Amino acid sequence: MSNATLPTLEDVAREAKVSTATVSRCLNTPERVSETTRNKVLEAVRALGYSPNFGARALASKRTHTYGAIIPTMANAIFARGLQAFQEELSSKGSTLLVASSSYDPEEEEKQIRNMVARGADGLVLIGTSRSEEIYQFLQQHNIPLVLTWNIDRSNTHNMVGFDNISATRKLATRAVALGHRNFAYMSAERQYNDRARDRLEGVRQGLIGANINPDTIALAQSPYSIAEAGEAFQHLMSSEIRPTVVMCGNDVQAVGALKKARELGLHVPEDVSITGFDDLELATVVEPGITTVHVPHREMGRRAAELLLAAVPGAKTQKIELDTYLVERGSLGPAPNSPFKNDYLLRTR
Amino acid sequence: MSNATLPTLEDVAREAKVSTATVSRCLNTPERVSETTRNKVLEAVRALGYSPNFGARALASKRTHTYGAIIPTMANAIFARGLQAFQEELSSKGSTLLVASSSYDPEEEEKQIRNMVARGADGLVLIGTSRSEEIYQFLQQHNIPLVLTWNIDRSNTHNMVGFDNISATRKLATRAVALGHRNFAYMSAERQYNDRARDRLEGVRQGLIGANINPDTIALAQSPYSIAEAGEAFQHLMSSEIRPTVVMCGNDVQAVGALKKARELGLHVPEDVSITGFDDLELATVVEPGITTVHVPHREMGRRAAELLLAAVPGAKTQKIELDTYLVERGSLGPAPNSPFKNDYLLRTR
DNA sequence: GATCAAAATGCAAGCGCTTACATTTTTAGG
DNA sequence: CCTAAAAATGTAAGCGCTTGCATTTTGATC
Repeated sequence: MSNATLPTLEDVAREAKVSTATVSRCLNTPERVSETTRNKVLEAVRALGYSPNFGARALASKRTHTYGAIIPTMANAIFARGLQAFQEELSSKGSTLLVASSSYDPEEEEKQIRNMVARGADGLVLIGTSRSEEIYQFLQQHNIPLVLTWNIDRSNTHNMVGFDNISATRKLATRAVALGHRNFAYMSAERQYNDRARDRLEGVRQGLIGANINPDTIALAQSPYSIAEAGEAFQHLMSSEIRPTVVMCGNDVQAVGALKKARELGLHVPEDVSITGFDDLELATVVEPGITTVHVPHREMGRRAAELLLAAVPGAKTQKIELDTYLVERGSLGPAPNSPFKNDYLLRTR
Repeated sequence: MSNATLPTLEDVAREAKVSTATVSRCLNTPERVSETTRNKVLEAVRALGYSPNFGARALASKRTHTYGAIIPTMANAIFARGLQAFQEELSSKGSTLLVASSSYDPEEEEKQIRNMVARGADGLVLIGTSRSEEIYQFLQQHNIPLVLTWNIDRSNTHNMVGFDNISATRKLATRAVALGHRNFAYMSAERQYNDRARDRLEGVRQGLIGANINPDTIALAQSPYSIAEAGEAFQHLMSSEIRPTVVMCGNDVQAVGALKKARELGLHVPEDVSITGFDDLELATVVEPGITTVHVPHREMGRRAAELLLAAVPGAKTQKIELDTYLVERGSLGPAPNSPFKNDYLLRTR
């Protein structure tokens, strides 16, 4: 087996009979090189199959044209669409994306952040806003542009492109109240380090408060974002002392898990119990009934995040871009059992 | 805004009053440094918040402890589970993962491969086996260990951990034949560059041949792996001259898309038409009826791929690990309409 | 204490690239 | 043609790290 090492800039320079500086310029600022030499060099590049060494390049130039995204999980599609859009936008500008996942663990996330920085990421996209002040300082000290996504928080000065999680679920809860629901349950991922899940709960509470319902009556559960585990959490909630008539989920994956479990328990949705989701994943559209949920502008969020990051000059003022969400009513949220709204509802929906 | 640059090895050396070589050894081969100096150095590392520069390290050592995975898409969960397992295995051995996606485009994949190599990946995991000989040579020339996954192909000498796609769908088709189906349709992603999709079709054909059915009667369609587009392909197939009684899909995502469209068209599954999938994603379990599919050992494949890669010494003999798949019967595959098997089937499944 | 191998440390040469600065070549005007 | 400015190219000094080799320190043995 040969031990060929990759051809270097120097090899190309020799082949093209120019200096390494010229080759470098050819690749980075082609307009500063005469056309004839440029052709010679590009020819040599092709002949040798040369491709620049990233490490060396980063070392010398302090730029990598690489951006990092650290997402809580790759295990389901929650972040996939936004990430895809983010990546597309980066590629179109000649930059590349590094992805890592933190498993919803703040310590792991911090490790990944440092790792990305050591790798020379020119900027970072993170999900949510709540993390240690220390890590924000670390990033700022090293002049790493940052964009936080999936939420909006005006109490600080970071770049942000997200939406108001609170008002989103407030609308949803208000709608549920209008349909006669009084006994609420809310389930989401662990909320301790997850500002989105926390805000969504807050939104539900506000919705109830607005209707003069005591928000402390909401039955609560936490479960990982998996269909099976969400099912168990649902079952647990349904055995609350006062059985909820609507189970609001922090995410469509959980909502689908709940729906599946409901079916297994012989409960009809929404006749016996309503279920709501969040995100508007494709997943929410394939189950029967479809999940009533909050539409999140995944792709726009990803795209705008990339724009912000690519335009970021260290030290410039930051931006907060708030995107809109809206309710998507499918079948999983219906009138509360035994509610006077029931007939009315059935009439209106067909 | 400060312009602090990251502390360097030299800073640490100065702080700890030792040479840079000692600091480096402290980090890489701690057992070759006396305990006292080691403590001094680690203290300095902590004090300065030092973390080594990846590029420089790679440049000097020619190793990055980084492995690349290039998957066709991140847009759905197909590869997520395997990737997760792959990543876990790598992390546990102190290595990290770089992910890129190719959008099922061979040229894009090739670009990503070269990119990973330039980034100094110590090894690569790729999906499927069919790509240009040129790129395989490139990888071999540069001594980049390689593991191919999701298929098995004994006609070459690459590392592989996958399964037999042909026999998997052959079983499935045979089962469908046993249920009385004679009019088959098969849909998958574009097959030109996708050996898995191609092999799965071949499996279906073999299944029919085994039952003396002309495989050329299979109605064919290609569509991206998205629910909406799969729905359209399904509709197209259902309007074939001879209407299929079973639509076999190259993937669960497509199967779910087909199922959804069937519902919209007022077709009952499996009474009016049967549908099968492939992969056994969670998605396949949440729809009604559940998708009858082929279980793929995602996690084991990811884990074994990592093992192979970590153990790979350039030039050593390669391995082919064949994993098993099995049928998972849910409700979407039933007896063919008007088939004498129908009652029998209903009895058996109660 | 002297001796010597083993252990610990330091020195310094790169790794492959970019880029300020110096030098050469080209171009345009007179 | 000559000249000066502009354009193109070359020279060489790093970027932050690892590592072979040289040197010093340690510690066991006599």
